[in-house]
Amino acid sequence: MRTADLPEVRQLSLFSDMDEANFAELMQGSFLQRFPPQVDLIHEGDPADFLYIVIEGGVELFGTWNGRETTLEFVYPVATFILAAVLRDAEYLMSARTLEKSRLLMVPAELIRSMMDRDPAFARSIVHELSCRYRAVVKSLKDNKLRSSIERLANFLLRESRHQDRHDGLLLQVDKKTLAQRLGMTPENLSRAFGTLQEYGVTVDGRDITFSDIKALTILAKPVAHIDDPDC
Amino acid sequence: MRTADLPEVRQLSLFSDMDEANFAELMQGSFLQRFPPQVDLIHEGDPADFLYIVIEGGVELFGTWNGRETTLEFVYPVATFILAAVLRDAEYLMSARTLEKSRLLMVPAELIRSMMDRDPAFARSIVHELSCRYRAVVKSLKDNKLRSSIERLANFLLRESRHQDRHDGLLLQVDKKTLAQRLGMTPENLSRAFGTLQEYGVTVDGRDITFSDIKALTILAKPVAHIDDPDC
DNA sequence: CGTCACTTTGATGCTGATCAAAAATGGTGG
DNA sequence: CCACCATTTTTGATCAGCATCAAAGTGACG
Repeated sequence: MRTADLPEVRQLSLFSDMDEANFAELMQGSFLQRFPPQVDLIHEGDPADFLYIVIEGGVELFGTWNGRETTLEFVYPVATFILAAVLRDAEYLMSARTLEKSRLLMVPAELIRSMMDRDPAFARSIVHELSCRYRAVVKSLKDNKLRSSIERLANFLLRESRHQDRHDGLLLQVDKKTLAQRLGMTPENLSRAFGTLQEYGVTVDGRDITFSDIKALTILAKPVAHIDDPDC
Repeated sequence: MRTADLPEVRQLSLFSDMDEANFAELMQGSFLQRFPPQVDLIHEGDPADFLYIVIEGGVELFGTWNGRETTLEFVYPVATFILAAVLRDAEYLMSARTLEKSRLLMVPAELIRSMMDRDPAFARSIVHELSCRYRAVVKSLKDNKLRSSIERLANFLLRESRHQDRHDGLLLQVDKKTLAQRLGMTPENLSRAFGTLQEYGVTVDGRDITFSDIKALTILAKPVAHIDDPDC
């Protein structure tokens, strides 16, 4: 990969603590690559050849079964995906495709594993990242099992609004079809759910969502730290 | 904890590779404790004081929101739970209670974290265990989002049957009420689902389930490695 | 043998899926 | 810039899955 990109990557919390020489060796074998939107990156069942890190853009992780497909997670900068498969040298459990034009750092799995044994600071960072990913999936499972689709949507809007440093709305990062899949509902139902949220002061204009009564929306959504907090 | 229990614990894959002296130090601060059934062990939101390891018995992990409760996972020997919270020094995301009479090893969280920094082999084992837990939750999420309740039940029966080294049925480890919660359905619905499975050769006698046509059941369940395989 | 919790069965209603089609949107080439 | 096309989104009608409510049946245990 290009030397010009190195300082940027070095600052990622995953790499910032490790030994300089080890970092150089890790990057020697890695690729920082650009992808167009909607490119299939990996497929469930593939052997875990690379650890992926989203530097720019966005990635959708999804799973399939019996002809059905569901979105498991959106990954935005800066975060890893399929770390667990890499660490276990196992097959991917999820498939991944780019949501938009993206820059991804690809680190060979074998290199990650050997470096973990040699660089304790790197091992610590990996553990930190992996536990973060773990807790994100647990939150997602709770969101799905404990909430109705409207409640999931309302909480998603509040989370995303906060993530965008706003209190009065948000701009959807994905199309409504994909959002529906992420929220575990059909596009038709998502559309109707947005309709219902009008009663709670939510107006929709394409991808632009505005809240006029965040209090009412919050009362409906009932966000809690153990499902909705962005930090791990 | 008692010295008599040490050899047994030492053989757990989590501890088998670590340095002898370090293991002794870890155990010095730990407790191997017996609990009756239905004891609340931890509650979501509590600070992560201990890592728990199920040595004997069984534990239910569950989450709550807005007055609702759902079972996230059953944990049987030998496995850890709430490892991620311990590693991040964070609050538990899940609550836990014993399902039956159980023996649990409780290791102080701070001790786990400091030992990870000192013993590389132990750090490796922790990473191995954590990625295993991670993949289990991902599988659970896929199970929930991609399958109907009958499909989840059918697959649960097949998995559990295999786990019990049988091909013709199984003995439920929990009551049907708890199983229903684990499968994301109501007890009423679980009862009716068992009724439907009669058409696929499943007979139910209390906790004793028998398959007379495992082929038909498998065609209905369509188990796949990336959701149903027990290994990580 | 009575009590209590679990389980089953039945009736009914809500949530969300499916099917169908119209409307809106966005990208493309003339 | 506009017309055209493909895709996304919305709307409407209907249906299936699952929850809820109610009540009866079953079994474990003091």
